[in-house]
Amino acid sequence: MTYWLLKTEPTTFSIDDLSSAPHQTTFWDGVRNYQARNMLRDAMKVGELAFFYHSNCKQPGIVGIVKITQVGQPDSTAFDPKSPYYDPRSKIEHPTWYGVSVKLVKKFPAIVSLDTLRHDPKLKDMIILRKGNRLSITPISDKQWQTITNVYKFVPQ
DNA sequence: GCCAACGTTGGC
DNA sequence: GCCAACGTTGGC
Repeated sequence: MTYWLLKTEPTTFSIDDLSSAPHQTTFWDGVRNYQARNMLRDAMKVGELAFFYHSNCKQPGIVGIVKITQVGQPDSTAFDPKSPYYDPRSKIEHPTWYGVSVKLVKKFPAIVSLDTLRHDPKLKDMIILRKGNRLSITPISDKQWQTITNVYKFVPQ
């Protein structure tokens, strides 16, 4: 059982977008990085939990928790010439890009800001805090998960 | 296989 | 808007 962190730009897809989506579920598409693809395709398991992180915005940070509900799905936006994520090298018979479905578990009452994450010594090894890091999918350790969920006393059932 | 050039990411 | 850091591309 691994925990994860999923980055998204809220202008593209925010936690409120997820909250108002049908079944509060969405397909996590558009990832076009091989390291992240490998985690989406090979490592994520149904039932695992992930932090939902807003990046490249006024207030970057963790805004909630989602659950992985479906894995092993090719990212069909790669096949769509009209999609901004179109990649002609990805073939239906041999998809290059994959995604997972996620369902909203909890929107935090307030953001756990990047600044807060940076100032907690227990979180110093978080991948997204490393200088220059750009990975949009990263694993989170048990200790990091406990530390962050404790901010709002979140206990998954 | 090397590596310079380029486009993108993302905090500030 | 700036720019450092990074991943990818493509010529050689």
